Order: sequence, then structure tokens, then C-alpha cells
Amino acid sequence: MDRRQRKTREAIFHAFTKLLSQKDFNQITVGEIIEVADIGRATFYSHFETKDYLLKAFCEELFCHIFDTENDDPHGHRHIFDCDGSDSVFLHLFQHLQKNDNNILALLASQNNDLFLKYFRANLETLVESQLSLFERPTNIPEAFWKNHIISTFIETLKWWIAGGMIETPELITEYFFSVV
Amino acid sequence: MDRRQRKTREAIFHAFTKLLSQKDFNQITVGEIIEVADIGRATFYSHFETKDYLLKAFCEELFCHIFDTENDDPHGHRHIFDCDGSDSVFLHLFQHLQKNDNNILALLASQNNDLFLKYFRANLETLVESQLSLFERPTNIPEAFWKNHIISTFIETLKWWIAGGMIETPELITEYFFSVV
DNA sequence: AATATAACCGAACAACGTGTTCGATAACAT
DNA sequence: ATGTTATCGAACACGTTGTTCGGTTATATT
Repeated sequence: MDRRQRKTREAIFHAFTKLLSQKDFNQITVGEIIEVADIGRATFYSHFETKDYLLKAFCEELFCHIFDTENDDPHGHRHIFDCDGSDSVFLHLFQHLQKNDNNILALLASQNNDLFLKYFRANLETLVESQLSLFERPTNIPEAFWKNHIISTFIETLKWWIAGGMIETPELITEYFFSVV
Repeated sequence: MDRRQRKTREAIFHAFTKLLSQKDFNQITVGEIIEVADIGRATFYSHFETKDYLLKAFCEELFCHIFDTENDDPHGHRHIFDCDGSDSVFLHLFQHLQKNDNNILALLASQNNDLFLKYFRANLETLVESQLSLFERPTNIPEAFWKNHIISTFIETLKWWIAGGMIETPELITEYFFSVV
């Protein structure tokens, strides 16, 4: 990939991240992104069709970083699925989210973030499926409902944590989460 | 209240309801509401400051109808809190929602409905508080978390029901709901 | 019935955001 | 050195929002 393209793309992502820490996604205008990234208008639109496609690309990189099982972790980064038996992947995920790389928390807490939540849910789906054996499903409800409930509960737990200022430890939040599912 | 005001307000609400059955809230423009309601532009803005305030007023009337305990029910409408011991208010609420007066389901299922969900949650809060004794709270989690979890679960159950085409009976959905909380 | 009040109309307007176009310039790969 | 490709930046058409204002019509009051 052309170095210019790479630099522009990174400048856009960087500007987007910065703006996300200041305001909600749909309060951010393309004009602002262009200004902060210091690029031309046509350049932005040559990279991303619309602002929604920027979010899509952003989420894909983000979730790839958080969820992807394929990378080798050459920098000693402890992977979400790669933990010993004493703690759960959910604890690890809460810990990871607390660090707030890439301003994922801003996206989670923001208004009108349905698109982001859609991507987040889709990625959680795989994770929850792989961990379904951890949860005891009541026999009278369908598995699809149960799975949806676990995913929803995880997201709502996370939102509750963020809304309260994240004063609890990831361990405690994980305990809360498991207590209600 | 002036008959003209009342008629205009009703025309706007009616147009809004009709449009909600066709598209998401934020795809609806003020221009469309005006056209369907057949009123002048300035008239709309003399009634509602913005589209969001229209939604606010719409929700207030809607939730008043569903949740308000004060009215006398002169038309034999069975009130949400006024049910015998054998069924819960939650069952009654699911039944009420299934009828889909006022296109509330369109609002629930639509994208970018945070504002609506905010109002819905606020109204559910009172309801859940009055019914807290129905649920057994695990002793190791705070009451605020527990209350939030019940409200979230109710909303997510409802969303799941709607997304699946509402093929289950309200009784079954109520059973699902109580099985997971 | 006459009058004052208040709502409505509708056209025009400014402001803002979106997405496109195009010729010129600069960076890149070979 | 040369051809390709990204970027620039200004201008543009378009749609949406919310306001303004003078004229018209319905309502309430007497």
C-alpha cells in the first residue's frame, strides 16, 4: 500500500478517535474529521464512501485487535482467548476494555451508536458461543433466546459499569455478570 | 385548548405514527411530516421546537397511556397495574405491546432510537421498582445493578420477540423473561 | 353580529452538512 | 526520467433545518 494512503488513513483514524473522545459519533461531521486530520475533502471521500463506512472500517480494526484468534502476539500481548483456567475470557475482556485503547468506551457510551453495537454484538456472538458451557441454561427456554440474553447482559453490564465511572474492579464486574446469568 | 391547535397536533401525531410504520425515526424529515399532516412549515415549528421534541411529546402521551396509574379507565380498558394475582404486570405489558397501538413496536425496533429507549427505560424503572419483590436478588450484587439488569432484560426480551416476528405468545415470552431473572 | 385574538399559511431565507467534480500539484514506483 | 497515483482545494448541487413575516382564516368574547 502506498505510503501516502497509509498516512492519510491513519490521520483519519487518529482524528476520528480524538473526536470520539469529545463528542458522540453522529455529532461529528466529515468537515471536522477533515480539519483535524488535516487532509482535503476529496481525499476523505476517496478513502471512505461515507462516515458510516469509516465507522465500519474502524470497528473492524478494533474488533480484530480485541477478538481475533489468528494473530501471533509477537509483542507479548496476552490474547483474549489465551488465558489460564482460573480466570474467564469475560474477565479478560473487561480488563482489556478498561484500558480503553482506541476509545472504544466513548463509542459504547455514546448516543446513536446502534451501528457500533451491531458490530460489537456480532463479535461477542462468537465469543459467547465458545463459552456457552459456562452457563446453565434453564431448560424451558430456547438456546437462541439464552444466547441473546447472555450477550445483552454482557453489553448492559459493561454500559452500567461505564455509566457509573468504572469504579469497580474488572474482577468485581465479572462477578456481577456471572451472578445474573 | 383551541380546536385548531388540537387538530394540528393530532394531524402531526397521526402523520408521525404513519411515517413510523414506514421508516426509522431519523429517516423521517420534518418536510415529510408536514406534507403528510398537510400543514404549514411554520405551524409545525410553532408546535414543536424540533423533531426530537415531537418524539418526546409523543412518548409522553404514549407512556402515559401505558403506564399511568391515575386515569379512571372509563372505556373498560384494563389497566397495567390493575390485574388479578394470577398474572403479572409484565405479562399484561407484553400483551398490551403486542396490540401495537401507536406503533410503539416500530419505535422499539427502529435504528437510532436511543431517545425513545431512554424514555422507555425511565418509565419501566417505576414499574420494576414496584415489582422488585418478585425477583430474588443474588446477595453479592448491588440493588442498582440488579434493577438495571431487570429493566435491560425486559427490553432485550421485547426486542428479541419483535425481531423474531412475535410468533411466541405473550405468556411464553413472560415465562422466558422470568426464567432468566 | 361585530370585534379582537390567536392560529395557520406559505413562501422565502440563511445556515449547515453531504457527497461530487475537476484541474493542478506532489509523491511514489519502475 | 517517466508514467502512475494520491492528494489538494475550491467550487458546486443538493437536501435538511429552523426562522421570519405579511396575509388569511378560525375561534372566542361581547
